[in-house]
Amino acid sequence: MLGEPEKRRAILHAAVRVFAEKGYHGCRIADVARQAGVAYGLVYHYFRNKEALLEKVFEEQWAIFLAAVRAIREGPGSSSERLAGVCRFAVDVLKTAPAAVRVLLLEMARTPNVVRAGHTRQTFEDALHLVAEMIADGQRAGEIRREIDPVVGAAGLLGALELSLTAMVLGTVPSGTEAEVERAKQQVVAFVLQGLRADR
Amino acid sequence: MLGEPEKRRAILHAAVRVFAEKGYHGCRIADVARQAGVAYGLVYHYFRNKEALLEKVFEEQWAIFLAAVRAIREGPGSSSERLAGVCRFAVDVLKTAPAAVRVLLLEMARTPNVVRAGHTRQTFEDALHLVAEMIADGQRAGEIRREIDPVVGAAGLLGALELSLTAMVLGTVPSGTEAEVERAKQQVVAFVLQGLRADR
Amino acid sequence: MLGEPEKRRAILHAAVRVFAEKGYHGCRIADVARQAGVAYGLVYHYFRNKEALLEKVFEEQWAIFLAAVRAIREGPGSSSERLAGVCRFAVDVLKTAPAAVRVLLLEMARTPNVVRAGHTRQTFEDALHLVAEMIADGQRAGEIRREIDPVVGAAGLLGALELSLTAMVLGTVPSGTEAEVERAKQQVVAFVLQGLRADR
Amino acid sequence: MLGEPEKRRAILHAAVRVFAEKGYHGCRIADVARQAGVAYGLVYHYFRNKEALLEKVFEEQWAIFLAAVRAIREGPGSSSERLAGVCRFAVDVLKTAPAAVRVLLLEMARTPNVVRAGHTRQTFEDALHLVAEMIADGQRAGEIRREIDPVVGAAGLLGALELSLTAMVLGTVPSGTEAEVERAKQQVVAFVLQGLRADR
DNA sequence: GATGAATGAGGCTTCATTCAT
DNA sequence: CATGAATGAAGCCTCATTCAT
Repeated sequence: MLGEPEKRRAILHAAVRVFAEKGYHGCRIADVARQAGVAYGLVYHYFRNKEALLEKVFEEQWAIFLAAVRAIREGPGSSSERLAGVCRFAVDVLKTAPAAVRVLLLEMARTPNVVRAGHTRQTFEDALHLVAEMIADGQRAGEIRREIDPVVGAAGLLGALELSLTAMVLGTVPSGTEAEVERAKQQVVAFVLQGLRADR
Repeated sequence: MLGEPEKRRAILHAAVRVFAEKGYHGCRIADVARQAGVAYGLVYHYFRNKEALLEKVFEEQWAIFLAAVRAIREGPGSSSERLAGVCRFAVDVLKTAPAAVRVLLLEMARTPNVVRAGHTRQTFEDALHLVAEMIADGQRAGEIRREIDPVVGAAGLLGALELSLTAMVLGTVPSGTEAEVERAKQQVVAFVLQGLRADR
Repeated sequence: MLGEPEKRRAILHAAVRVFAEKGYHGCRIADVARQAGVAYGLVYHYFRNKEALLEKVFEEQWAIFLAAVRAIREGPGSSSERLAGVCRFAVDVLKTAPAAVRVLLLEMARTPNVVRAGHTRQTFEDALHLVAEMIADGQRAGEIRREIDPVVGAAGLLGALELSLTAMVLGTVPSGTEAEVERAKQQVVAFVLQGLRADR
Repeated sequence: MLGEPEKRRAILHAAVRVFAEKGYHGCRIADVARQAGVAYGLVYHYFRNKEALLEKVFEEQWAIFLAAVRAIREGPGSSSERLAGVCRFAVDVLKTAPAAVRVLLLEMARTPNVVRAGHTRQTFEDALHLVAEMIADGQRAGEIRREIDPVVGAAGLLGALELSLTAMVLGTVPSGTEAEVERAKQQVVAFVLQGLRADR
């Protein structure tokens, strides 16, 4: 990645913004090129086609997310604190780079089947298993209930996170102020860690 | 809907299958018509355009899902049993009518702002608020923790459900046999109701 | 072919003219559509793509030529008279339908490799073997020298014919007047036949 | 041409191979450059554009062919022996440098009027007239039948030669072994000469 | 001389939509 | 109601050519 052409990077940045804005199918390569400030043809100099560009965008954004999750996993705190950290981080990213999150959330499931079977799907499963590992860590430490299958737990955590973020993106759950964001984080963490039921 | 032309119905059925298979953007009106066994001019006889067809598909599928959820809400059992019932029902539908679930999951609220501010989004929010009501019911009954915002809780529940179903569709979580499906249901219910944390 | 849509035919006719005028690579589908007086998209309603259209043009033109050659073969006269008839016919066609001949001569060899290996090549070999059969007929009748391999003889005949026609198309060999055409026919026949004829 | 840059030569060599392989329109400048092992900007350093490159390729290949034909014309033997020599030489070249022959055969004079009224066509007519001269020589010497128009005769000879070579390239006429090649030569010569020869 | 990034017009192809029958 | 031929705008992609280094 060192010495990566600056314009290639500009195209990827632009693609994130444009995909987020209009969706994969709603935008044209011309939009990406214009947004990036480069000539139309240059997009095809760096990427095989529109699909490959989307693929690359996914790859990079997920890589960033996964790297952060891995860092949290290696970091300090109990297992449940670390899992909470993942949720908090995700919400923070939503406020920092909403476009990136939108692409990840909105376009992930919408790419053609072929792609889904390819790299993107692999990346998705990587994320799932990484979180599953964190859950298994917690089970070994006795912090996480042993009856939960780590993979189902990971799907539950990420799914709850995703739809909560979507609700925030759509405005159904308020997230305008600092305080609202903080409250949303706590809610999600509470849901994931403790569930809905009151009694126990 | 009484006396609804048989071919109109055939087109809607076909649309569910085709959208599920290839996605909204990945299929052509011709695909729907072929699958339905009608001429494709006929699609335009019954539906204003492609978008309207998708809307109608959503509307019908959601109506079915919402009706079931409402029935569960009105039915017997404690609040947490009823919320569990929603989860169980969703997993059952996945096995009965996977195509319908795929369409709902993949094409749902996940379309960029501009395009679909319309009916679909409204329908999505209906579902969210219906579940939120169930949670509020539980809070009033003292069964559900009061700190949880019902809307965030609903988003968490549906999100966890959705990604778990997706994992089942993709095969990451096994759901081939009757027993596997039953186990998956229990896992999801446990996650949603009790969360991940062991100690309390 | 009965009940063949009139516009499909118009497109094929137009394609012959346009390919002849500008060559396969030099013309656009838009040119064909305009020449045919139909909408752009209709070309794609009837033909898979540009290549398939060319393929079809070849097929039809060759079919006409081959049918005529077969008729000549079945008709009266000695073998050498029939072979002469093929040459005369070809020159006549050049004057009647120069566009068709131009396409056959100029584009035959210029299509992408893939096609060449396909139907077009088959058609070419059909023509070669049909003429070879006529030569073999003549050998059995003692009219054509037995040392000549029929296939090489056919290649020689058709090649001589083709380049002579090309020379006429290009104007290097005059073919403006009735008399010039007649003289050219005699020349070609003389060249071809006296090379094949056994007696001397 | 002395001191001609080595890379310029590499580009020309590569162009012959690539044009032969995929045809003029079927290849990109990048293909030529890659085949030549140079950067593709360099092609534009040495040649004005793609068309000019093709022209140059023709010019060189024809120059070689024409030089050989001229040498044969100046050489020993009767007129018919010399014409036979031209045929034999052409077949030999096919085996030695099939790519060059393919380019000459496939891309030669066969381009629509407008595009290439230029050098290439002139070169083609040069060849035609050169062979026509050899025929006229033979007529003056009484070896070749006087009724044949030398230009038509030349077109016949070259056409017969071309299509026979094409048939060999395609494998319709066998030319794998030394003996098959020799037999093919004899056949072509017999076809061509006995059509031209006065005596019988 | 040599490189390859950058440009952008051109053209094929798709497909939602309309319309005559 | 039903059909499918007809339309044409939209957009992806290619690739010859230029240009800064």
